[in-house]
Amino acid sequence: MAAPKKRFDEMVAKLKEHGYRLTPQRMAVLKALADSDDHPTIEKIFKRVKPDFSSTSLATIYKTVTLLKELGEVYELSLSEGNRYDAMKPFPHPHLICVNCDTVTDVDINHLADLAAEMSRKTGYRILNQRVDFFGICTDCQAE
Amino acid sequence: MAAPKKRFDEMVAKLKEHGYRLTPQRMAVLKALADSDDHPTIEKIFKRVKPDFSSTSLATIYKTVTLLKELGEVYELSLSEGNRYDAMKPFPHPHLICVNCDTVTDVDINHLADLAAEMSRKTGYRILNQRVDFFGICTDCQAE
DNA sequence: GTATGTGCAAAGAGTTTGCAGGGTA
DNA sequence: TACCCTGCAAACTCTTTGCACATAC
Repeated sequence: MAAPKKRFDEMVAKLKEHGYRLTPQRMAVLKALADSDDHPTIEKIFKRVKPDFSSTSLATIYKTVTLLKELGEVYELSLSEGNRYDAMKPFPHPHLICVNCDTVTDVDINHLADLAAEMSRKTGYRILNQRVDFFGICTDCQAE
Repeated sequence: MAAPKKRFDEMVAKLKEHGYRLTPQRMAVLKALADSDDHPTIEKIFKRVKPDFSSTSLATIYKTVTLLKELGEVYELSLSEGNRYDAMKPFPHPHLICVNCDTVTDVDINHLADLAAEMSRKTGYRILNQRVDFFGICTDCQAE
């Protein structure tokens, strides 16, 4: 677990810094995001916020997550099965995705920056970001 | 251009082989796909089919593309801006995507299979496929 | 002739937006 | 107090589905 309190405080600071109001609804979303290392869907964030703040609406979750995305505090991983959100590592990074149970795991790839540089050199593109994801069956699902 | 006639014939053969009927609508979609090396959207395929077959509906395009996808003759590249389709290389392969003009280009990466094997070894996942895409600004858009 | 395919329109899923009332700063 | 934020419902986009008619084989 990557210090949830620290991420929460960072995100609160970012909102303050940009003059956004610290409403209880926003705090609840930040808390849910800072506690989630499983790349939750919007629906899942909604369900995690509800116990703390039962009157919250889905629209507010969407608005808050979109805001945090624009501030660079949340990374959106768009999959054909639906979008997933990551507030732990709010920047592009490689994933392993189990096509059976939809678990999303972070992975490290050593020479990813080199790969982007090579693409840029070969094609003339100015590379802004990349997406490297592997789809497969996780060990738990293989055991079933 | 990767021999449009050949791809068209291959796709026709695949439909026949599986007992699907060769309707004029389907032929028009196959032709549009076999002629398109720009990773078209469904809407674009629709527009390319219309001149040949003005009564075609969007629903039929969706149904035909979905069928070809299931038969492994079309690869679906799902982007947050909308899905793109590739009948030239109907399998996962790396892309360069211009975030300004939405152009999608194929690229080669030498050791992609090695990368997947390394992931599998590190994590225990059985890797089925992967997605490696780079987002940036193409040379044309840089010049503007 | 018969089952499959088409085309329309309606239904769905996921997400965004307009607006009136409420709450933060 | 003033403006921003919330929550509801409606709108929107993309895609799928049900059904009656048409048609490939």
